[in-house]
Amino acid sequence: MKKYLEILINIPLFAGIQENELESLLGCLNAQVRHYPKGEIIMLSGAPMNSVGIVLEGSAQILKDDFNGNRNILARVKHGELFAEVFACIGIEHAPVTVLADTRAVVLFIDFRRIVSSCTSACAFHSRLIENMLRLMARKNMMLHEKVSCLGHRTTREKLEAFLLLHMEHAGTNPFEIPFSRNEMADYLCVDRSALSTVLGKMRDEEVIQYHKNSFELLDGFGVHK
Amino acid sequence: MKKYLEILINIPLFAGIQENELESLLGCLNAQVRHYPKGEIIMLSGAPMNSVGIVLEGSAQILKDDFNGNRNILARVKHGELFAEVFACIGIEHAPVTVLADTRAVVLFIDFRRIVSSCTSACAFHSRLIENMLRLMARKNMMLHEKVSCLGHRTTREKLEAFLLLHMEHAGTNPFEIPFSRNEMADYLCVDRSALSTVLGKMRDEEVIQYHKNSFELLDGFGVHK
DNA sequence: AAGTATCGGTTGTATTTACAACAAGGATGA
DNA sequence: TCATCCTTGTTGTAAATACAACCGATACTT
Repeated sequence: MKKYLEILINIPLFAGIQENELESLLGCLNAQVRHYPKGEIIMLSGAPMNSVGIVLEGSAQILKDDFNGNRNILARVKHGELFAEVFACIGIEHAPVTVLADTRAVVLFIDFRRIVSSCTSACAFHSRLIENMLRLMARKNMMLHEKVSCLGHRTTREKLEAFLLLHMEHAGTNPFEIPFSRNEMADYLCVDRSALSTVLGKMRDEEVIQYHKNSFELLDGFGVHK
Repeated sequence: MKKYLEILINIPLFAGIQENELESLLGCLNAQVRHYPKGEIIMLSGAPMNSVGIVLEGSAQILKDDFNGNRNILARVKHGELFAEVFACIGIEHAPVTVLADTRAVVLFIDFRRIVSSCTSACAFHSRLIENMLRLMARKNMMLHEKVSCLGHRTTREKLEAFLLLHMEHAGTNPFEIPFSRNEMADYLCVDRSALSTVLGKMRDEEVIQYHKNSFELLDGFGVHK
């Protein structure tokens, strides 16, 4: 366990907690480390679950099988990231997804009930832990909300407009940079990359935006249709 | 304040807390009730904020102004519902949205920091409060995730398939009912209602689904393309 | 019972997109 | 330097959608 402490103090869930505090906190949380060879099942869909998982080493896939039994990758969880925390918080008893070791992986499990109900020995760190957990969940929430606000438009152009506005707001300046390649942008907006390029070109021709590589500028008339 | 207790004990944030406990908890949270006439600003975009709002009576609109100053309704918060809780959890200092009284409204404000940091007098209820807050946030999270998993497909047909699968899972049976009219369904999926109808008809012709009013059944071959 | 509103389905057309294929430019590495 | 890969933009075509308009059925009101 000790060898993973320096990983743990750097993950957001334990932000603001010192290394020596963390050690006692982990004991108090009854944290357990498990090792998985590549391809092994970390969490099986339908099986009972009551823990939050933290990937310490390697990476894992979150999978869901659909109506026809087709395997579907929902997400990839990497070193330092959490999984199943939403289900644990809701109190879902049986895992709705399967988690598979993508590579050889080390995972830390924490009983969720021990996170929310404060303990007697380490309450000071504990309330910080809860605050972190709330913050993490709220961030995820906001990111999802932003994504919906982009995807919830009919045309690629409208999606793109929402996306650009969002990132201008994030940056706080008008010529601003976005941390996406065209490919990643298209993936995020769930549209075809070449169609995205076309729409971008059209908007530049109409002089409502200007861009070079990842730098964009919104001009007068942006967002005004017809 | 007393007159609102019976509203409060029924909202999810205070689930599992008794009326007499609630009274002391509210004091401990420094909860404040405020009244607003119709049309008045409850929270102003850009102004400092550090409270979670709970609508006790009436309803409110969450607004956001875009690049061109166009007002945009993000959501409507009704009696018993929370707002600004995500921003409060993240620790955002200035409100990114405006909240407007839709009708004459009564709102309870709770200082967010008092929610996360446990107090000395009412810790038993307090940990329940935090658990509720986490649960609420996680639920919202899951709902958003479900929405993204529907919207994140290119064609109306694929969106519809994801939507139907989701509701079959929720129901747990195969002929299942959905709690949406066609209009609401189209709104949720962010597609045109008539186009949705057309796609539904096409899928019925292909005998991959069967439906009557709000009752749907997925047949063999559902989700198999080409 | 007539009038009205709402809902769901249909159709036609213009618009938009997906998809595939290709080309130009830059970056990387042998 | 050459070859290769990756990224981005372009084009053409087929497919899908948005939008508007209309219709029939149902429910509700007066």
